[in-house]
Amino acid sequence: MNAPHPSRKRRKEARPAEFLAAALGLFVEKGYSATRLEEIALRAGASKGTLYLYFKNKEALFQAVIQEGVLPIVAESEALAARHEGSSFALLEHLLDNWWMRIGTTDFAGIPKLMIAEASNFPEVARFYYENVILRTRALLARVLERGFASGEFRRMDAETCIDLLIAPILMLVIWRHSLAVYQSQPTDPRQYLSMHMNLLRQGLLTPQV
Amino acid sequence: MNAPHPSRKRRKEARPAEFLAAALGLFVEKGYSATRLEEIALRAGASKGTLYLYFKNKEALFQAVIQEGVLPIVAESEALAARHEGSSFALLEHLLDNWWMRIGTTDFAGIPKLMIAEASNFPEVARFYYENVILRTRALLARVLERGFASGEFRRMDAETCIDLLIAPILMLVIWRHSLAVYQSQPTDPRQYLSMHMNLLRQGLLTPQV
Amino acid sequence: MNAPHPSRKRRKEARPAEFLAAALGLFVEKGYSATRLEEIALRAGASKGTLYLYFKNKEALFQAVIQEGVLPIVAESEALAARHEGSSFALLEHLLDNWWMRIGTTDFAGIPKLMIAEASNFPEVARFYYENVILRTRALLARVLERGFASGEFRRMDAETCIDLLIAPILMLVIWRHSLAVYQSQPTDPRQYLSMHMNLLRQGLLTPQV
Amino acid sequence: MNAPHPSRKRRKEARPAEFLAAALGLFVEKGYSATRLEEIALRAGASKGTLYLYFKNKEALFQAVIQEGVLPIVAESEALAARHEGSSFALLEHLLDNWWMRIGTTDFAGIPKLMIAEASNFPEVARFYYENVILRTRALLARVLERGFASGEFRRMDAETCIDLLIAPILMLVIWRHSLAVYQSQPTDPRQYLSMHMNLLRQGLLTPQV
DNA sequence: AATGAATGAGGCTTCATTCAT
DNA sequence: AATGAATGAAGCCTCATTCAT
Repeated sequence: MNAPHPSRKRRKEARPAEFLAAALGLFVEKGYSATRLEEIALRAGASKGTLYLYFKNKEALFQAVIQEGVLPIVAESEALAARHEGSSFALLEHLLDNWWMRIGTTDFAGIPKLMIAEASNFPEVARFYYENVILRTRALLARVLERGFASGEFRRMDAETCIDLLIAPILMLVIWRHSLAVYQSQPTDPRQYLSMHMNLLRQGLLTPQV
Repeated sequence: MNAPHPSRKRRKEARPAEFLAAALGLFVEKGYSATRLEEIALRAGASKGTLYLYFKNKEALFQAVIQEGVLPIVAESEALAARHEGSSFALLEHLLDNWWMRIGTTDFAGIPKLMIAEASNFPEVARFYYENVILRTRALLARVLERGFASGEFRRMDAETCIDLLIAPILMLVIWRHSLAVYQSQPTDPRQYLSMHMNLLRQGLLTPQV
Repeated sequence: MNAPHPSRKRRKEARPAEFLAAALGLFVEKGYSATRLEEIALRAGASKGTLYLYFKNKEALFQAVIQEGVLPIVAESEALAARHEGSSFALLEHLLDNWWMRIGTTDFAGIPKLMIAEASNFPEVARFYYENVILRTRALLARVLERGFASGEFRRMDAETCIDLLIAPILMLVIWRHSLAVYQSQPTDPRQYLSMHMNLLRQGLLTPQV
Repeated sequence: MNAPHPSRKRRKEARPAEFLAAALGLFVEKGYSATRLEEIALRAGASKGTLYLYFKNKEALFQAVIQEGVLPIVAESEALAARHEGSSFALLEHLLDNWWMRIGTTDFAGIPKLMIAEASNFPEVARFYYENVILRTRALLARVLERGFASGEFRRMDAETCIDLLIAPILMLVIWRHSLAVYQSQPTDPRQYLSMHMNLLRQGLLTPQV
């Protein structure tokens, strides 16, 4: 717990990130309103006052939590898709694998729950999230689907709805894991869950090969 | 605005429900912490103090919101399943249709979002919800799946995970509609969404008829 | 507890007295501020609203509690003193006996504690009490002492201070019994206490007979 | 009014005592319930919120007022008695003198009234007071009386009742001074009062020297 | 840069008082 | 006359924010 803190220099530069990590964890766990700034500071190993050296106020901290937490998400997937060779469905699987490793198992996986809970209290942030994460992700997936439709790999269907149904179980997984999962006696195995999700999709998406 | 008061007696009986409806709406919209009791009272057409004639405090109100909001949900589905005749898949479709009509389009559809957001702040209520809604719903669905497995209508697969994936898109729909949906320029059509969900499931679930 | 209430007529006339008795008991026990009107009404077997038919507000009720509770006190002692024949000391003993029987063992014995606790919050009532109870009682005792001084029964001393010291242990007894007495393992016997008080006084007051 | 702030550090150390003094004064004057925390803070030269940095809530403040106010009282008398040489009655007089100087003329003299008024609302605190002040004081006085009985200085009588009557006028004095004394046109002289109290006691207590 | 003591606005809650029945 | 549902002022307490050190 009380590791002898690293060199002061590194500490200083790492401060904002420490606050953001602490805030993300607590916002996700208890919600924005119910999280006290003092608790965040404590978890970040600093004092309440210090927080104000880096963030104007609680709302700005929230905004930073979302914006910083969201930065790593989409760009990587886009890059991955750009250099992909192979079937469209394999790309979908690849994207999901990568997302699970890079996001799904980290604290960032709490962001969807947080954003859903607070959207109506922070419309600006919600719009930012919608445009920079949701829309871009959907655009990416739309391109993959179009490619599959064009090549005949996928049977034609409504792309937007298809994207909805591709994403929903994935989001639901991380939301669940940050809320009611604790009450489950036999916790869901995310690997198996995601794998069956892709299998079902495959059945529904791929053009039957007679 | 100021509807002419009904008789005091009749008002008194209706009061708890009025508060519950107002509280449900606001809790779902803004979260528990961010909702002020005065706002709830105002929306219920009463004053702050009146609320305390019916509910011990804010937490008790929250608990009642969940418990009352949850009562109508499961029992009806169970009854519907009990008197169903026909294929297992048709039963799944029937259950979903019914749920959408009776819950999905009402304010109660906000409860999943609310419960997810507040689970860690109200563990008692969360456990109640888990046991009385989630577990019972899953048990119901498990029976339907087992029936399908047994009759050969469904190909065998892991029932629990299958239930996860049956439910996830449905929950995600109502969560979405109570959070980021406002930022969508072209709102999802829930009918089409649910219909495609069932189609995908059908592909994945039904035993192929050669 | 729930005795079948007496005839409606008697009840109606007795109502104010019932409220006064209930209020006296609760004010003495918990203090004026900490006593809720609803509690008083409950103990009086009526409802909150009814109280306002008889008393303008809480303060008026308090005032009435004191004024009514005080009425029976002094006049009787004055009458008793007026018709007394015998030694002055015997009169003091007689007054004390009578007071103990008529006041000391009743709920009215709580009034000194109540008045002491609330004097600064109700200066008007305190002044009334001071003038109508304290001053009149002291005047009565002063006359008795003067008679004893004049006859040579008592050795001369400062009458006012003597009255203070005559009264103090008596007041302290009733105050004690309404506050910390519950914590005593072996409760004081008031008879013995008052008797020793008079004995000590006798030693100090009576002119030594050589 | 606005004294120039002493250094923050020094202020912090003095704060609890400042709040305790302010609270003692107001609790004694108006009673616990009728005293508003803001008033206490104001009198202590701080704001409402600051109070909560030092005391958990109003009840904890009350408890501290009593416990801190009581600390200086008994130990000193016990020490004084331990090193006394001379007659037992002289010790009683010495104890009273000392108590009057050290307690009777300070704000702590309001504690008996406060404790009497609030005993039933704070049974824990009342028990603490009973055991740590009343019982210890009585034990001390019991030892003095026993010594006097043994040496033949005092005529034998019931010690417990004798202690009651030794204490009662002293308590009554401080209670009176914190309640109805303001209405007296000619205020009691406490010196004369206490002196006559001891004189009466002497008459009653000392074995007559033939 | 960092701290944490101090503040006070604002929310929850109580309860004296009112008033329709 | 009696009730008790309803009100809202006022008090306790929390916590985001400030600021002297």
